[in-house]
Amino acid sequence: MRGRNQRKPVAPPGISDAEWKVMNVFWDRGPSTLREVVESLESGSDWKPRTVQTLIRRLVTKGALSVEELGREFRYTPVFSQADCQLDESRSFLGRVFDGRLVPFLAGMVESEKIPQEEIEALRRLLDEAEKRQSPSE
Amino acid sequence: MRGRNQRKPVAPPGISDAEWKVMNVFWDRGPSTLREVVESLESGSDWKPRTVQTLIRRLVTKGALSVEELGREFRYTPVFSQADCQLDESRSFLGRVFDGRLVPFLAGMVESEKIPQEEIEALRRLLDEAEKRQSPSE
DNA sequence: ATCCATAGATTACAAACGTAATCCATGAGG
DNA sequence: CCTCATGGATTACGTTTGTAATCTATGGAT
Repeated sequence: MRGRNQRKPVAPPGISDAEWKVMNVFWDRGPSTLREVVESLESGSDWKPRTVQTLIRRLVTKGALSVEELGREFRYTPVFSQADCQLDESRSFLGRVFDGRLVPFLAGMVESEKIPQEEIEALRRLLDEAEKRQSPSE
Repeated sequence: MRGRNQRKPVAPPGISDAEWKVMNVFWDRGPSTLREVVESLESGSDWKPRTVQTLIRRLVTKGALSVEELGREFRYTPVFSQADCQLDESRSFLGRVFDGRLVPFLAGMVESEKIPQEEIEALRRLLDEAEKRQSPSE
């Protein structure tokens, strides 16, 4: 069991709903042991520690977490950045539900959710930046 | 707290990946028979007709499609609007992946995808509208 | 030295999913 | 009338997911 899954696949693996909750803890805390994750999850989920362990193990198998021995426990570390996985999910979501198109997605959101004013402004700033980056002042 | 809530049977049921492809056909075409759906899917999937039939049946069981007899075939009709289901999925996606926050989602998108200029403008217009709708006249 | 809490490994087990095949009835074609 | 393609119903079957329990080894407490 020395250095079992250490090579990094090129793409983030499919991460399920429950697994996302676990990965989010790792991305928040960085490398962590099972116990640390269980504690972090105590507020916000009613999973038994065994359940968390199962999810972690599956994430290791999938190549989403790497393992390193740390005394008698293991310490797990995310293999992919949160941003990479988020992007991956975003693409797959948009593809599945909105035929890959961003505009209808945002249209639905602003139409049905109340977006607070500051958020609207933040979104606008994002668009400004994107525009600048893409047409570099010419 | 009014708003126009429609009394559909319930809320849109969970629709799986494969099922979305089928539902999208119904939303495009309106009420359709199995054969029509199979034909519509011919380009863009390599599913056997049986597979499509299974997916349709599951969607009926889930309450996402209603059935009506039409000669010796059945005609299936979406029970929920595409917009309702899209909204449902959007919320669940944002919750799972972005802690429910829209801004980081869009940040990731504009940072990693090249959004065409017209889309940026369309998105901006959406924000303008949202703003107007939410502060009718301050 | 003994016993327990706990970690990891193994096993469980049903529901949902992807992807059909088989069985049965029937309308269309010969 | 007999045959066949096709629709619906039933059945299939491996995989993934959610949610753990049991088994085994061991470091810490007594």
